[in-house]
Amino acid sequence: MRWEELDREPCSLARALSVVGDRWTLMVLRECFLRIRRFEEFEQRLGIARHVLADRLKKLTDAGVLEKTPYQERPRREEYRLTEKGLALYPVLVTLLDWGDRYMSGKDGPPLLRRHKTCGHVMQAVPACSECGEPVGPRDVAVERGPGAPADLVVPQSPSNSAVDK
Amino acid sequence: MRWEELDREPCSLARALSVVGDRWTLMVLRECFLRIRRFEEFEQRLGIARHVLADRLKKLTDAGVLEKTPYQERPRREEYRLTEKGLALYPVLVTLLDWGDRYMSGKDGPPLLRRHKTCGHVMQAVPACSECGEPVGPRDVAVERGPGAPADLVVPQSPSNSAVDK
DNA sequence: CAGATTGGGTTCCGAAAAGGAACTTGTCAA
DNA sequence: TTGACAAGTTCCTTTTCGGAACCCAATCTG
Repeated sequence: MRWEELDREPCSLARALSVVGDRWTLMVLRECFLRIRRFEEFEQRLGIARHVLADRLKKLTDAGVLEKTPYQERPRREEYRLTEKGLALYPVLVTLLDWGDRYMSGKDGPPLLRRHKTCGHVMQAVPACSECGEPVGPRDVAVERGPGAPADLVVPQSPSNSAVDK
Repeated sequence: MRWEELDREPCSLARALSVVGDRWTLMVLRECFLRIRRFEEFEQRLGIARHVLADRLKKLTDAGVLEKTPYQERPRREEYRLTEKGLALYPVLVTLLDWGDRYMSGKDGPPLLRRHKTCGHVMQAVPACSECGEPVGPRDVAVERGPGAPADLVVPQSPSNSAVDK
């Protein structure tokens, strides 16, 4: 397949990557979670080429991850804000962040720490089961055909039935 | 900054993206979690250009995410396997998958479901605090300077001190 | 009221990356 | 001796990226 056809794959990972799998897109979203909202701010903080930034903001807006709203009239100025769909990417960003902390920090350790306000500890985010709350790993999950499966979809099977799938 | 300089940023997200933020890289890793290991298999399943695949496999191997091990001598053939560092990307893949299930499935619903073997329910992965086990959202976390913070690093501050950071 | 400034882009050019097909290399089997 | 196989590499064309310049409408500033 070609990269632009990724959104037509019967795979939620491929479809997610068709939105956020491009260079710079997740860096733009990092800024959004830091409450950066304006074109000039994105550009200055990221040092990204302006037309690339314009392209990413447009694609994210078209995908419903950001929305463009005016913050003043006369002169009309607009800013980009995370929608609910965009805010729902938080787990993706935070798991990438934790992986980077653990595996990409030099001997000095991670540049920043995250402290859980509720319990007061420095924390990482671990994936837990939405139903029972227990932590889940790659081999704790069985894959089965879902309602949106095309007739010819082969359900991935492995020695123990893997977790990440077509 | 330029894209290739991302690994020198004092930000674990940027550093993580310097490894997995390219087109195709996470699709290659999807296949790895499905126990695909050989060049030809990756190529046939993904339909990716061979030199792009070779480049991604080399970069992932250089980054320590995959390792290349011979599965036969004469003719020498090698396969690619996830290392511990690679397996640790599981939370990233699964959170992307869940997001795709929720926001990128058509009216039919997701192509596949994941059932938690332990509790028996169809599940999503939710980020939980590694220390207390409670679910965590973007505003439940405070950011503070870590051991690897350069002297001039500005710790991101927000109305409520955001969670995703430089 | 002319001219500069600001915010949010678009255009243009050369360089790098991706898509696609063909070619290479080492080994064995027919 | 020819063919097949796995795992690349090369070559050529099309996109995308990086960087700088340009555009434009609506203010500010002198």
